[in-house]
Amino acid sequence: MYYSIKQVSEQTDLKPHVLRYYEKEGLLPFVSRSENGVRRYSKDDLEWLGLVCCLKNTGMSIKKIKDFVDLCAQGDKTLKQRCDMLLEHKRDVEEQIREMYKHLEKVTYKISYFTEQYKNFVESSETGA
Amino acid sequence: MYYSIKQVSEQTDLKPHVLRYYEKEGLLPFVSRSENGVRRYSKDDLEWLGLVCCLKNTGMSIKKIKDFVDLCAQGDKTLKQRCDMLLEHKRDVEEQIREMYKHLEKVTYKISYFTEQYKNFVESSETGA
DNA sequence: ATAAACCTTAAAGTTAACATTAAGTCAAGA
DNA sequence: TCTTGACTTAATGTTAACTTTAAGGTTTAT
Repeated sequence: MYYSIKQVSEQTDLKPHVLRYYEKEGLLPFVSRSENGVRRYSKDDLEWLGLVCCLKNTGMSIKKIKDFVDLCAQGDKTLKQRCDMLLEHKRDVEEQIREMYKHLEKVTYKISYFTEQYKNFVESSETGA
Repeated sequence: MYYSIKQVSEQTDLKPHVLRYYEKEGLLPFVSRSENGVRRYSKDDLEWLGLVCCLKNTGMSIKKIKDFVDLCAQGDKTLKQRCDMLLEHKRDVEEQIREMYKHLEKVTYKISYFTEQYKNFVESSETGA
């Protein structure tokens, strides 16, 4: 069973031209075509696309995803390298989350500061009125 | 006491040309100049820059930060609006973090999958040798 | 006093990740 | 049959957030 580019588009929230773009950039090297040159996506292609999206959603660049894909194409001898790459990426993401929390604290602090100011403003306009 | 653009650059990890860029985009409307037109940053300017960086670090766009700055320039009557804006931004950031966690889980899952594959590969090359 | 190190503006260049447009092929329904 | 809609490629456009370059003025150390 195959899926058209439109069907895949609907399942993944990636528009057709984005799917073509990813393919052109080497992120989806195995998508087959009908006799008329129309793309048809297999279950395996969707699985693969899932991995690509997973990496992209966590902020990996397209270039780096391409590097990963190229490693896959080289077969089992790159399995360790791929594991290492994913583990490093995971550490990156965890670090991103920690940074986010740190920055979020500052936002929270700023909010309390502005809220205080607003409270004073409302009070003063009440007594002034 | 004033700081030169270089000094501010060193304190904030923003390069001089970025500080000029931010000013040009309206993010730093109050920086004064010496008689020769050289920028000099006051404590207040640094405080202000701190807020700008805080918003930028949590992913607010320069355009949106500019909107916030413009509200500030309109005085106390926009205080509530500014509080609301920051609160909404905070919710955005929290949502970002939640999404990150969700995506991180998938990465973790993929890692276990690849690690398993690698384990099998090592085993099979051991028995094969 | 002259060279190095700083500052200024304006304008053009860069990068990633798409998005849009143009020009065309192909299949299904009224 | 004809038109509508989905597909194709290739090329060009867009956006954000810088980054670099060019061309020049000023300050400071030797």
